[in-house]
Formats: sequence, structure tokens, C-alpha cells
Amino acid sequence: MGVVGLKTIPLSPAGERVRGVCCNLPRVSETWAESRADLMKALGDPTRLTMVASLWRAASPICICDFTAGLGLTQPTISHHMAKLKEAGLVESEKRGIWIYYRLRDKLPTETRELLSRLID
Amino acid sequence: MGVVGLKTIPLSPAGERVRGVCCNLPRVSETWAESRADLMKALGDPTRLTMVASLWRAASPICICDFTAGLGLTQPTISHHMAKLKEAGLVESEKRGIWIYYRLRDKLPTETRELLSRLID
DNA sequence: CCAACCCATCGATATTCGTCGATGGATACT
DNA sequence: AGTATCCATCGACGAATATCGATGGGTTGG
Repeated sequence: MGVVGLKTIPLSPAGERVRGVCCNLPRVSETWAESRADLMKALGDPTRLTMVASLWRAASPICICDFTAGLGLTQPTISHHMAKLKEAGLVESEKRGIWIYYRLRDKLPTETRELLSRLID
Repeated sequence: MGVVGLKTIPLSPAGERVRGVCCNLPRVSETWAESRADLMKALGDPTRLTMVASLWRAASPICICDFTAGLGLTQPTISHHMAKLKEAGLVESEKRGIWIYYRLRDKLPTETRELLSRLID
């Protein structure tokens, strides 16, 4: 919690830098960094990113077995990745009969949705 | 390289799902997933994300020692993270005297720039 | 020339992560 | 009832990662 960085803005490189005196960084909230980094981390794996892109583009929800067939990975691995996406709040699921259908979360925060749009489209 | 996923669009969950027959995923390019995941991975650490946000907001370039002072980490650690950001093509540096000034890359791809805008602003 | 400072790199270490095989619980078809 | 499918979870293992201390190369000021 709290804020990282100090007062204002770093010195100009053309300015009078003094040895042993470091500049002040723009403030960046630690909690912001933590939560956004978690989101980026969830998207920072090719398999998961592919799954998210598939869900983004898909007209209908998708099952684990579909991904298992499409990507070259085991069912436990796909399941594990999907759990991470769910934990990151990107995905929701619905059980119907034998299958569990996954889709992008309906109530996705606008920022996140726009970010995905920039990322995928 | 190539494409993951098969033909069209998964079946409707209300539709006639058949056991043992998996649906077709929307196509997602593997090279796309690889490169974008690399970018996300670079942003998927709180320290690096804080550094990028600082560079994004900063009026002037920043030195390693500034980050070392602002964040609670060792100089080698900061240097290591900065190297990753550079390797991801997010950051460029310029040596001036004793200091090496870092800034967000000038020729950042538009997609990346807009993505950062959505992420940080 | 020497001391102080900035920084990259190396080696080491603890932790996290991606992947798999095995297992077990549900559900559905025969 | 028995079998087949879908899925989550567990345990294990190797790879990648974040972090540090130590070192050495540059550059500047005294």
C-alpha cells in the first residue's frame, strides 16, 4: 500500500545532475501496480493468451476439451491455465450436462475490456 | 508458426453437442500469441510495470539510480528489470556522462502505445 | 592518481511456473 | 450396472524468474 516515488519529476538530462543525488520519480501506486501486473501476468503466457483471444472472438462459449483438441496440450494443463484466467477475473464458466462452458466474463471492467480490444483486435 | 484452431465457430451450448466430438476454435496465430505474450510478460511484474508507468509519466528520462532510490530494490535488480524492458522493445537508453538515461522507446508501435495508454492512464 | 559514483554482468539461491501422469467425482448413454 | 466422456485436483519435475552480493569497467571530481 502507499505510493512509490517521491515528489515531482526527474531532473532534465541537460540539467545540473549532482552525483549521489537521485531524482524523484512520478508517483505510482503500489496496489495499482500489483493488480495490473497480475492481469498482465495472466495474459503473459502464449497458451492463455490464445485461449483469451479464442473466447474473445468466439460466438459461443467453449469447453476445455475444445482447447485440448485445438492446442497441443494435455487436459490438466488446459484446465490449469483456465483456472488462472478465472482467478484473474477474465473468465466465467457454466456447467451444462457433461460440459463446462467457458466464456469471457460478462461484467468485465471497461478498462480491461478496452485493453483486451487493443490487445487482440 | 501457423495457426491454432480449426474451421469456424464452436457449437451453441444449447445446440446438439455430441460426446467425444470437440468444437472448432477461432483461429489464433501462434506467432501473434508468442510475441504478444512476451510483451505481456514484460509488463507482468509489479516492479517493471511501475518503472514503465514512471517512464510513461515522466517528463524527462530516468536513471537506474533513481529507481533504486525510489523502489526498495538493489541496483542489480533494477538493472536486470530494465534490461528486460529493453529486450521487450519498450525502453531505450542514452549514456550521458556517468549516467544512463532511460526513456520509453520513441518509435513504439502504435498498438503498443495505445495499449500502454489503456493500461496506465 | 585516487576516491567516489554509476552501471552491467556473473554466480548463487529460493520461489514461481508450465507441464505431465494419475486419480476421482460427475454425468450421460446403453 | 457398466462404460465412456468431461473435468478438477494432486504430486512431481524441470525450467524460468526475481533477488541479492560481489566484481569490474567507465567516468568524473579532487
